[in-house]
Amino acid sequence: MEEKIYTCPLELTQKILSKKWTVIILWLLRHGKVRTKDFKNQIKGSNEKMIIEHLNYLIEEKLIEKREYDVYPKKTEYVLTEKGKDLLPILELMQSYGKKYYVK
Amino acid sequence: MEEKIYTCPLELTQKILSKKWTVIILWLLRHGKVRTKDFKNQIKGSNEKMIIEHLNYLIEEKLIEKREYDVYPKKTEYVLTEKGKDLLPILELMQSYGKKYYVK
DNA sequence: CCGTATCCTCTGCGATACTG
DNA sequence: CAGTATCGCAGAGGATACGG
Repeated sequence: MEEKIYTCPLELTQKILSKKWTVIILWLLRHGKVRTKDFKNQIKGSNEKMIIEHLNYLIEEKLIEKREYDVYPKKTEYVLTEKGKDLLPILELMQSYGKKYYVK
Repeated sequence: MEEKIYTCPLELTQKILSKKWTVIILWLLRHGKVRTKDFKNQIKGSNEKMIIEHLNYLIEEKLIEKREYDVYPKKTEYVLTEKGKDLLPILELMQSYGKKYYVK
């Protein structure tokens, strides 16, 4: 709908990474599927609403996919798509950088 | 001052990249010093205030440094610090990713 | 267990105008 | 040319409560 002027492709990747909880969600998914409650337990300082909101955003962007199982209680899992997996090398560098400069 | 709970070092790097114009500013600095007006000319969709604001933020975070020359008209240049240069590999991957998925 | 609906706060962003 | 000062707004982020 709305056309954005951008200087270079960098900005498009930046937009994904700019949302506060997307990075950590993708990171937790690097080894395979994760359940909703596990995100809740493992992500400090967030809350359920924010996590679900970001999960939906990531689905829209086709970075992750949802798997629902019709059991009781309800069970839902998320996995990375190829597009999502392609982000992992970036996240790994971000992790190293964070360790290098911000962890004593 | 304010202690933040975080899940992993990733989040600290994420915080830098989350600001809208930092990434493109650092990117323009990858080949050496850049003058204020050149940022203005080369960054589409932004404005002077935002750029200066982000430049100051990057100085606080010690990712760039300022060089002022006392001439008329005034001349100012910015350069990457080591900490800033260490971010370049990440930006390169972000650039490739952006090209791969968002440029036809 | 999973997700939605409100409501409210705060700040990032942008436009504009002005100073050295 | 470089930088500051105002003002305003939209939307991200967060707390809480409810529904399937």
